[in-house]
Amino acid sequence: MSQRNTGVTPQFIEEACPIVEVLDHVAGKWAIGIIVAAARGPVRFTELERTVNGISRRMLTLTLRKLERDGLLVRTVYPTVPPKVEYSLTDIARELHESLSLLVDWAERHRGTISAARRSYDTAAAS
Amino acid sequence: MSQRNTGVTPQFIEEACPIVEVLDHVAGKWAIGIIVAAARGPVRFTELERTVNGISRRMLTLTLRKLERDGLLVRTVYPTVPPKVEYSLTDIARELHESLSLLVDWAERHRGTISAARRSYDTAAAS
DNA sequence: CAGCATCCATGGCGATACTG
DNA sequence: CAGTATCGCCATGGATGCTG
Repeated sequence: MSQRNTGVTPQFIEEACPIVEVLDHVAGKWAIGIIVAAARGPVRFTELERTVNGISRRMLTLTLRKLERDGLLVRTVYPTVPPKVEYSLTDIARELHESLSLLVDWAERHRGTISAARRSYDTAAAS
Repeated sequence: MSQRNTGVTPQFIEEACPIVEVLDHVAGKWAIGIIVAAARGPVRFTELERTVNGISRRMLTLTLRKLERDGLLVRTVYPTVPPKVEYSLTDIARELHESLSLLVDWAERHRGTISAARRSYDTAAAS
């Protein structure tokens, strides 16, 4: 992401390559999990913490903010005691979710094949 | 990826969450670029180096190896001088490419909306 | 409950020089 | 041409303790 010593700025790359740009926002390892989790309705913070496997509180917060900033998530605060916050997908995020579902389907379909390929690659390398 | 101090091993998370598993392999910032580039036919190393915007030689090599290991890419070496190596997609990678195309389409469609959302979020924060 | 602040380890990744 | 080897920075992300 940082090209300090070249003339190529990160900005230039982002402009030039929408693919990279999107993926840097969506593919942050946790983002998809959150989007999928929020897809079937508003979700609360703690709910996400339990649902998204292995995420830390810090990363959950950071990722939520990023997604909110990108206009993929709406954050609704209920001024109750104790506080209650709900996150829900925006329209464009719901659209994104459909594409992601295909990806997830693909993953599940080929999971076996992939790990088999990996095993065979590794044993071949151990020649 | 490392949960050293908890009882939760990386293995467990990978088992439990195919989504994360796939994305860790596919969403490595460069993988998609490479897959898209290789989608219309066999590509050579240097060709990829030029095509995939901003990638370093090191990361290109590493990502290619990873994709080959996962059975998404086939590496063909022509024993000529100078050497010639071609990378082409496997069937499951071609399938993946279709899903990725949808993602890329989505990205291009909403690029403007997203950066607008980001700007508005940032100005609101500068209150 | 929801989240921010701080500290700290790891490794992702770029730059670069060398090789068959 | 198509890599491999080495070095070093800094971003990612976990752990943890504090707050409205």
